[in-house]
Amino acid sequence: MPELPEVETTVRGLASVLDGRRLTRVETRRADLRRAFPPDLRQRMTGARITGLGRRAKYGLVHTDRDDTMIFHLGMSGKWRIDPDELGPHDHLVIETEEGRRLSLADPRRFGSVDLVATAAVDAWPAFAAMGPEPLGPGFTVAALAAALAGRAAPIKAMLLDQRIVAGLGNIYVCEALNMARIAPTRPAGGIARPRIERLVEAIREVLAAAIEAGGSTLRDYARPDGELGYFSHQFRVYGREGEACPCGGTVQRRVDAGRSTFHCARCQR
DNA sequence: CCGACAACCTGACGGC
DNA sequence: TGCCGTCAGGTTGTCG
Repeated sequence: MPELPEVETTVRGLASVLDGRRLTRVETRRADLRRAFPPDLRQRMTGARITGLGRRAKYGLVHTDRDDTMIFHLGMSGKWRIDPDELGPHDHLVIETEEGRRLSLADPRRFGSVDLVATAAVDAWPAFAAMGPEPLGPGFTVAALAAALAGRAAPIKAMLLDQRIVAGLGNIYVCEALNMARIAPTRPAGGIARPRIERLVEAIREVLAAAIEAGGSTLRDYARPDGELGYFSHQFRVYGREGEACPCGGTVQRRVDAGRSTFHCARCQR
């Protein structure tokens, strides 16, 4: 269930098994996810040594000593499993290290993707080239967000889901951050005053950092053979909590915008 | 350029 | 128990 914190947690879990290791086997068990697997994926990855892992927005990066970078996206239902007991119909990509560790990318809905890019060209990869700053990086400043929102009439929620504005937020953390910043999801983005933008930047950083922290505590769980992750949904302030109490004492409401649920509190979010 | 919406695909869950 | 409708954390393309 992957937004930025889940991908970050996944990458850290993968790194514990993959970093510095050589791949002895790479198997694609179907031809495609959202799009076809790279035709040379097996050939390029088999025998390669993993030189590092990383993350950009909701994408995971696996660098090799052949100057390739495998870029994966988990879509809505993607999940890496470490040393699964057995493979099921949704284990679409399986890789093995020289130590005999086995990693499987399972994705029932197949909204995910796997691509292979020259490491030097990763930043220029189309999906990345158009992307806004990393919300936890130095480029995500009050000034930068204010500039990106200036003149935009669209509701702030839609703007924050736009990866060109800021990269890595999804529906859950946008709802959470807007609640923390006490900003109504429908508020036109271009009209938000500076102090509110300051609150918003702070809230985005805070909620993501807290979620990564929480995800980090599940790394051991992640490495369990069954690969199940806990998502700490009990920490959500508003997401999935329609009718429950907002921290401010108001009641969490649900509305639908552009076909997606928005959870918010009309009392404190203005 | 902007914004709304459908499409992609499967599984989980609630209601009857 | 079983069937059906609804919904789900994302991205992309189309249409007005």
